[in-house]
Amino acid sequence: MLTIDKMSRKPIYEQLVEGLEREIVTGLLGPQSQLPSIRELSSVLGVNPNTVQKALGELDKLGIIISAPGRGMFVAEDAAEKIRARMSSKITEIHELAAALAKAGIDEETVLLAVREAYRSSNS
Amino acid sequence: MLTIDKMSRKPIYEQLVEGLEREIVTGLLGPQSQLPSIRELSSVLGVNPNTVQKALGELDKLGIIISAPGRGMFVAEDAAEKIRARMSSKITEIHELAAALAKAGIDEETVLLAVREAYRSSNS
DNA sequence: ACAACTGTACTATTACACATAGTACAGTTA
DNA sequence: TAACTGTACTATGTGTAATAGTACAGTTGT
Repeated sequence: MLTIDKMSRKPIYEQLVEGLEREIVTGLLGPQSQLPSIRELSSVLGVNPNTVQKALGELDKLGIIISAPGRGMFVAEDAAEKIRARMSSKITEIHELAAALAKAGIDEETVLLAVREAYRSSNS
Repeated sequence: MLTIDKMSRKPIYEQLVEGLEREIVTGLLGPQSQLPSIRELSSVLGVNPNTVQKALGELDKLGIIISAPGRGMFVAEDAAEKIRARMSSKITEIHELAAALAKAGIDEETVLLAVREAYRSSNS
């Protein structure tokens, strides 16, 4: 499920952060569950361990996962909440994109439709 | 009006492209109107001429502006249309962002509100 | 013809982010 | 003790962005 696109403009470590956030927020990775080790994620995804470490280190700094040196990394109790809080920045992004489209004379309904469609397909 | 943020993650030349697109699509720069020269834009914005050239070269490739070597750069007749067509990629971006928010359990109405708000402020 | 503009096309250099490779060390567990 | 775990380094390669500087050809107005 967690896939990495090495050709993307988005850095691999960032894809990892967002991918893991998604697995957590969708409940695929529940609270307190243990993540695969850095070395295992590295070999499974074909990504350098340092890159994985960077991504997990970021999630750790955010308090989304808890690192227990020697034991492993675990999903924090309130991880999903913290991720949802972080999502507000994405709403800001949407706001800015919509503002640009508005100034460009794009029909408001066209944009609203894109949002509704996104929610429609996520329900199926 | 066209401002450059050198601290942004977005490359300067890209900011230039989007900024000029915006001035054109809002009618601030009408069809056939002449753009400031590369050297003038460079000195006014405090950006290297090569960076300006890269941005204008891109707009030229897109057919949004027409370069007349020795004379200057001019806004193409159908520039606004072409820019609007390019905007469809931004709708895709919104769609992807909204899909991520949907999976994260963010209320659909919250996202729709962000879009409506963007259109509301652009009208005032 | 001349000067002063215009866009264009290079080379070279610097800076930075990303990703990789490899090594080492300390904590945990069976 | 052995095999894991996370962590912390150094070093290297690569690509992109931005800058600096130079040169050349086309256009315009005097």
